[in-house]
Amino acid sequence: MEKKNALTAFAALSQPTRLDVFRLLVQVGEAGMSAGEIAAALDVRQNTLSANLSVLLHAGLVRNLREGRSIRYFADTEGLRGLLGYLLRDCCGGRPEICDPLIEDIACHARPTPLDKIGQYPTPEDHT
Amino acid sequence: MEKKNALTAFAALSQPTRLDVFRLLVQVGEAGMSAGEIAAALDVRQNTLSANLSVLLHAGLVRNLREGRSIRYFADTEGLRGLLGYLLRDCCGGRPEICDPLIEDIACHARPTPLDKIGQYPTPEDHT
DNA sequence: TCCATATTTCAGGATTTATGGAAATATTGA
DNA sequence: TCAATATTTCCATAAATCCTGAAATATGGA
Repeated sequence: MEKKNALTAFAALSQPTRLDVFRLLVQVGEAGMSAGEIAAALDVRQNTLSANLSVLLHAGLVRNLREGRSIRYFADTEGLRGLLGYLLRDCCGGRPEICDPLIEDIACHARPTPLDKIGQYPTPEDHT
Repeated sequence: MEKKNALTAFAALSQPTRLDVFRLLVQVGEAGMSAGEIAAALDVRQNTLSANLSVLLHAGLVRNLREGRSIRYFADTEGLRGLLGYLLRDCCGGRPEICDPLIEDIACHARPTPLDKIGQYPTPEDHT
């Protein structure tokens, strides 16, 4: 069942608009963006974006939260972690010196306020 | 130009056989495997595997090396690093405390991966 | 209730992709 | 050179996916 999820997630990321959307949501972090804001930022029609957001939702890569008339979307870091964990499980024949530099490279090095209180990441609800 | 590479890579990973192949090559690490060994291990026909290996090659996810009559394939860690770097660039609104645990989780430690930490890829609900 | 806003769902035709069989290429050894 | 092994390429068909336009649903306010 886990493999199917990973395939769904990679398929979701293999489409230009969805890759843009996901990276945008990764960049804005816990702030998230409403569907309309995303559509405006990426210049995509709303129905097309809606279909693509639905794919990302179903893939476990984003979450959403209704806010009045708008629906706010967030990157789902747990889903991403699961995906990368699946991809790299038991990697490198047990020799971490191969994947360690890989980890090093993708780490988020920008550390403006390392010791500050962590803002609470919203727990989204489901709006189908 | 990099976006196109990322799309190609994610598309490559969104096919069952190719995902299996790549994870297998990630697991065997620098040892690599010949095309025939991979075909036998995953029970795939050689021409189908060949086409899929070609897709992975073109996506920058695997490398190959001829060894006499065989061709040995390896996961391309640099390609993978570039892909993940692209996906997570400028992540988390500059607050690394969100992506740090993600990095932590996928790190390949010298000890065997704890089984209770993996295999927890969330099952997404259907929003259709 | 009626209207405006925000977003999703539906139905279609065009493009892409996967797979299997058969043939072709590359390497090794007799 | 000929045969055997290892892998790739070609071709045709079947299946999956994408986008667009139109209609539908959900929420908030007058």
